[in-house]
Amino acid sequence: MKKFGEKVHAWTGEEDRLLIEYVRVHGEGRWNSVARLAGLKRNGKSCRLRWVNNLRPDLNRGQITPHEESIILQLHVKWGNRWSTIARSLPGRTENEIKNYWRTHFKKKAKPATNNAEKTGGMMPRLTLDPEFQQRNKQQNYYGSKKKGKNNAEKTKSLLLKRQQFKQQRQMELQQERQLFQFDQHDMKKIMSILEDNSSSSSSDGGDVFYTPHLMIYSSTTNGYNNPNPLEEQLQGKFAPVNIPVTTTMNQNNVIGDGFGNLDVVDGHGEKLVISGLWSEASKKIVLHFPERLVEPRRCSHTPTVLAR
DNA sequence: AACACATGCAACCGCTGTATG
DNA sequence: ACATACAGCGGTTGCATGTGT
Repeated sequence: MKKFGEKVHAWTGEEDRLLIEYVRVHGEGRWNSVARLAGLKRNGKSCRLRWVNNLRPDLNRGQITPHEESIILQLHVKWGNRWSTIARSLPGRTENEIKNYWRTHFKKKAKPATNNAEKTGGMMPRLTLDPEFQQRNKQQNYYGSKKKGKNNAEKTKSLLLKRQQFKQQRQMELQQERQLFQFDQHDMKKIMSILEDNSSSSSSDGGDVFYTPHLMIYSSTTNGYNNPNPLEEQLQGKFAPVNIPVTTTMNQNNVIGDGFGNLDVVDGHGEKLVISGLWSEASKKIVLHFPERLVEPRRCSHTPTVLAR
């Protein structure tokens, strides 16, 4: 068994050949058998990954086109880090490819406003375990719970218990955070007045100024997350629809591809708030995204809590 | 030329959901 | 109902390569 952090082994031409040949004859699936029967010293997961990401005949190995890029951007706004879902809309592209592309090209530019968002890739953080918990868990998987003599039921029970304790602790922390960051309507008004100032000052220069007919607020509720984002609620309740000028903050310097970028808003205390947005040329609207923090472990079956600042 | 740092990407990891016995 | 195996997913790591000094 390979230990965590151990050197990565690149696939050789011969291994690729064996895998391709096996899949050609027997088809995809049953990857553990593939590994065994094809005479590969790899596990099933590794074989599947190699096939899916590199050997599949229908792969498109060319560069991501601007059109594909804009699809990725739009779908990422819609789906967040659901790379496989996004990949399904781009024939020949793999989730790994899209994930890497996003991280390489947009992650930094999408500059999330919170540390958590940074860790999860920006726009729509994936539900994830706390890194500390992951680390502890990781170590335990390698050196602890896989010891002989402890049956699966016991392992599962202790893991669940640990998770529960961890979750409770985390929830308390988040409640405190929520109180700290609860969005202040006063701040919101300040932001809007800053935006309005931008509008009046920049409209005079007649430069590359976009005016949007409507402010379309990206709603996390459309993405399967039921809890409304408090900031979003306030915006919708108080300010939308509104003409929102996207001026110097949404120009060539920080707009990517078809118009993805960040609105950097500085409040009266000098604190910067970053609002990400995607300009849609077709609808002449900006889809705004507000930084969120998702606190539940990923792939939970219930609705995660969504926080905003 | 030599080094340090940044970037891109393949391969790995742990985790979850589903199928099967 | 439960245990196990497998498939698939998103996040992370480490190496190769590119770029700047």
